[in-house]
Amino acid sequence: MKRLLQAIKIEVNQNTYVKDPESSDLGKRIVEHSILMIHELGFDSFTFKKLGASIGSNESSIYRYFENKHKLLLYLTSWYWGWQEYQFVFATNSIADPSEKLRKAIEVISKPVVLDDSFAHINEVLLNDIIINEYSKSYLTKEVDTENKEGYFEIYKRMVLRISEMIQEVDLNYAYPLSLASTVLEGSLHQYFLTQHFPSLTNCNKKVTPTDYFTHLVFNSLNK
Amino acid sequence: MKRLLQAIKIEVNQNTYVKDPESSDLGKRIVEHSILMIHELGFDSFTFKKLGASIGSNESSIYRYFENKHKLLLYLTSWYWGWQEYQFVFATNSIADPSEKLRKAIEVISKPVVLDDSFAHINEVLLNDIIINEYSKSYLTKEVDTENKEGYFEIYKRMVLRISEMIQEVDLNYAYPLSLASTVLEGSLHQYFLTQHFPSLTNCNKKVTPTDYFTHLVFNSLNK
DNA sequence: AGTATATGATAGTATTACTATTAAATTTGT
DNA sequence: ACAAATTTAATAGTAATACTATCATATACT
Repeated sequence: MKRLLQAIKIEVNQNTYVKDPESSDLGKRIVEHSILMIHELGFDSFTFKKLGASIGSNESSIYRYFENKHKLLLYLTSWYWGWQEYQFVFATNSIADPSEKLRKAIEVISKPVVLDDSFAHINEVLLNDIIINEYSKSYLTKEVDTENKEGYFEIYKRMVLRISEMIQEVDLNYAYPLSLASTVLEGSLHQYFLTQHFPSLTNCNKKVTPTDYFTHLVFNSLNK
Repeated sequence: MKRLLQAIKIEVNQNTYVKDPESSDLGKRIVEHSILMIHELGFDSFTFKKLGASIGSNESSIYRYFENKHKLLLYLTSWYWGWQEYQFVFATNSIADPSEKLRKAIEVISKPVVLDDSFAHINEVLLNDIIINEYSKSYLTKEVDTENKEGYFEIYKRMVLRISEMIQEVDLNYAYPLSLASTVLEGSLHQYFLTQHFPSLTNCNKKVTPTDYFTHLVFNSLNK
């Protein structure tokens, strides 16, 4: 992916970190290697101790950036959705026709992720895989309501609202724009998960893409 | 809910347990109170030690029934889907018309759960809430492929296949019956989750049900 | 050169997720 | 009714996790 703008920073809720990891070299290495390690070990087996060892740094130094690994996950997922939102807005903004706009939106959401050179320390492909396999764990907790109030899911929610609005632009009488928008966003991750681990439960594969499926699903729900 | 048959046992993959909890009083109390406790504390904060304390039994005794809490979750979720499959088959079996059959299927899957007196030690309403909030954690693990091979997700997969087949009966030319079936089953849990914790991301509420939404979604995707 | 700040090293705590052993209670077979 | 088998309870112990606290050292800034 080509760099579109020189200096962009994805804005993440400041309460996800104690000290902004973008502000130092160590911080960036923490983020970079946490992505590699969570991808490799899975979030459950990932620990700050292991991360410290892998970057030749100390466990206690990592705690100076993130309170705990849950907050780190909130940081990574927020960053991901912020990055996605940027692509999303950039790709759809200039399209006038509501149907074409929505079609493009579904494509951007559901297509495979490619590397973005603009953020050298973040491997977006691996991060996307983490989102597919771990995102639910960031909100399937007893603290979800508190954390929601504290704004940790704002970007994701804004994405759903954006899609929902686009749906309404195509069909103002459609009764379930929010549910459909959340189904596309969540369902897209789920279809990728199924192709990886339960291929017998999906029609998506190398040839049939989630984009095909969701485009058909959405446009057949709407009166154009 | 009325008891339909005198003696039904939901068959769960035997590797989920060390000793069949249905075979003893202690076993049943373990299952009964694990549902209450997981519902109350969430799966992450739930431990065998706490469970032991709450049923006045010993931690080590619980380990004689379940290897660990992950296996217990696999047991509970398998039981739930087995129970759901039973309702599902019972409700749809006698319907001849493919569209009506599918309509009924979607209804059974997506409607709120009510208590079933047939299984005194299991609170299906709370268990359903556990499924909504914790089911993903049973498969979002690094061991998912091994455990899938070992058959821990068989009943769930069979459910998806059943729905997929019903979709095909209505429209043989529809290209994504498996994806649509998995979307309905997974998406239904997700819509309930959203109504609980992110009501701004769904149109489902007291008056508009997930059944309404998914019925519309499915039948607009198909050519009848 | 002196001071602030970031990082590293070490140690320590409470909890978790078990395993092992032994004792007590209960059930079962005759 | 009694012995044997099985189940459950009680206790102790281990390695790992998720931290917190303290102090030393390195670097950067004025």
